[in-house]
Amino acid sequence: MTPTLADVARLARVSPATASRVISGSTYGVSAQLRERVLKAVSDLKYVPNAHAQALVGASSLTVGVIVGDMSDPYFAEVTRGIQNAAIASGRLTMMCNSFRDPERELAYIRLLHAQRVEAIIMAGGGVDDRVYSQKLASHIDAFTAVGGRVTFISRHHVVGNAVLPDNVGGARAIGRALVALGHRQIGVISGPKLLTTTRDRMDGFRSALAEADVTLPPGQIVHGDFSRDSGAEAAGRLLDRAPDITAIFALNDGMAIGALSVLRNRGIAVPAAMSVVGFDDIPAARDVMPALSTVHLPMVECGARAMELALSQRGSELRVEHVPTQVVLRNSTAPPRNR
Amino acid sequence: MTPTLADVARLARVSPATASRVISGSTYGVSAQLRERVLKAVSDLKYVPNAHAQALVGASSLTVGVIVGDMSDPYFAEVTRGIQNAAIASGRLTMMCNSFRDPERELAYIRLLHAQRVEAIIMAGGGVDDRVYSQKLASHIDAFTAVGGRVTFISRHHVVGNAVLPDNVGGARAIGRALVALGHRQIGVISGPKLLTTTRDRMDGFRSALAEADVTLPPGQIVHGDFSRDSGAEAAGRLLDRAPDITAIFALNDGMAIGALSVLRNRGIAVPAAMSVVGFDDIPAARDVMPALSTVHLPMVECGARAMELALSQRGSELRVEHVPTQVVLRNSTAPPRNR
DNA sequence: CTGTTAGCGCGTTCAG
DNA sequence: CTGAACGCGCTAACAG
Repeated sequence: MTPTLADVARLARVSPATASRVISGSTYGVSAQLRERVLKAVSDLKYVPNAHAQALVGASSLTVGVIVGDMSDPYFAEVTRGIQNAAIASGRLTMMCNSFRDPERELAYIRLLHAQRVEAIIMAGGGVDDRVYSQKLASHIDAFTAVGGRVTFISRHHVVGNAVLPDNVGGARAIGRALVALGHRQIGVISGPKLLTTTRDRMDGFRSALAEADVTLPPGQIVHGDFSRDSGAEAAGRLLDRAPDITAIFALNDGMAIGALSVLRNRGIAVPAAMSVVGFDDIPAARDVMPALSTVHLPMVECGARAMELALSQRGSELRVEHVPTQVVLRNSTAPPRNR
Repeated sequence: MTPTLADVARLARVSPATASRVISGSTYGVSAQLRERVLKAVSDLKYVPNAHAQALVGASSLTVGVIVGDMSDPYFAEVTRGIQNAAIASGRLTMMCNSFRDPERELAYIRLLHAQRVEAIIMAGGGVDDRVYSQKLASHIDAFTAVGGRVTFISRHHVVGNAVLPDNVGGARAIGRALVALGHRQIGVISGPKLLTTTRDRMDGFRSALAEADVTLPPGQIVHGDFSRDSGAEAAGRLLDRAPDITAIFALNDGMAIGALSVLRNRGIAVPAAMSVVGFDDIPAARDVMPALSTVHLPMVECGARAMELALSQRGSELRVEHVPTQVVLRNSTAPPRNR
């Protein structure tokens, strides 16, 4: 049914080897005569080489697998853009897999990509502080690296591999200091899923900034979302009910901060006059909400590009870790507290 | 280096055939005795079957390829979410390819996916009104479908295949009528790339609504962007300079409408008091900008899901086309013109 | 320069 | 229930 190299060879009246040579542009030359005949046969038959057969014989797959938490999340969208840019630049194809933040699915995808014999796997999801998960993950990853596969993690995981590490701690500390500098003392936090390393790092950084200024952060002023916009809105509602005296809100990512902005608007609480709001990541939408969101800029596209680069440039088993700095950007959602 | 089925068989002291049976869960049973030995060998060796070899002997690849214009565009992000959901539901893996809106790259990806012998290809980019492009595209697609590949287009293309067609004409007409009903007579349009069928359809629909009400749309009131936010901002600037009397702006997608909103804010033009703004698509961000954007809702996730479904459910060469309706949603960026 | 031969790793007959 | 043998489509030796 589907034409094979043998069909092409037969039609061109040459051997399969010769056909292969002209098609894959092998080292050695072929007479213009035969080359013509082969090319014609190829186009007559609409022949397209079977990549599986080629892969089986040993050619590198030139494919890298990418596992992301959720591609429609703007954070991942930016990161994958960086990855794709780098992939194109190096002539690679990417297989993007969406785990929908389900650890089991993530593991299944690693196996799948391993089975496909991809050159490298980039794990763009968040790391999780869970022993059994981490062990399972490690064992899947090990099986892959044991046969020469390369792996790069974006954000902190408890598994060995190359890594691109955004400075979550430093960024959160810096935004915390900024809030304190403005005069805020009662600050609410919309945190993320408890087990994610990203949540932990950002909380740690933020706490350290408050501690420096002797500002306390009672448990009642912390609520949790799942990094989605809607969870941020919902969490903001709970926070406002529970701690009406706060003058500022730190959401652990921009999506949740934007959700918070929407409930603040619904409740008639002016931002930044009556409430300051800050996020983290600096997704494109942060500029377009009203008021424009003050946040911590994380070069997401660059993180993606560097992850790809780390994976592809790996020599032997020498792993590398790259730290990427973050930077506070104050826009219009922050101001000194009203009653100051 | 990487363990093969033969290695597993050897370690388990069984034949490769037996090992294969227990691993791929073949029809026939194997004694518990041997099954144990094989399973142990598999885990000792960290054996993972080679998908290429499997594909070569005939197993369906269970992989579908997806070509999108730009994954970090919210429109495509939503569509791909629908695709991925459907893929998971049917046990498929997806290979997502980002053409970055480059026709040549798009063609190259079709070939690549064909070479990978994917079950189906979903073209989620926009159709283009260009003869030579369409012919090239058709020839690549034909080669793929000729050997049993399935193809689904999202949005109108000049190539045969299954298709999911959003009602761009009807949606644009409806939003045009809404603007006219509010009393607008001087309307500016931020159009898209001229060759895209989506641009054409939305323009046609919008024009028909204006024609019904004898409202004219002089060429001077039309500017073009490329569907990105920034191009929308830039186009809005030109539009305002050129046609200062307009009371409303229709941007052909939400991204550009949001860009327009930002320049309006910068120029101190109040929305909707002094200027109404509408978009198209209803991306998530449309709710979060200020004022919330009036737009045409397009069920993007559903489009993606249906595209996958069409591709997978295809029987023989019976192609199907599904029309998906759109719906106007008026939020806060629209009002009657000021001086009325 | 060209053709012949031998696998790559696997599933699947077909015998035993 | 188990094993031996074959072939999927292709490229890399090796001869001619």
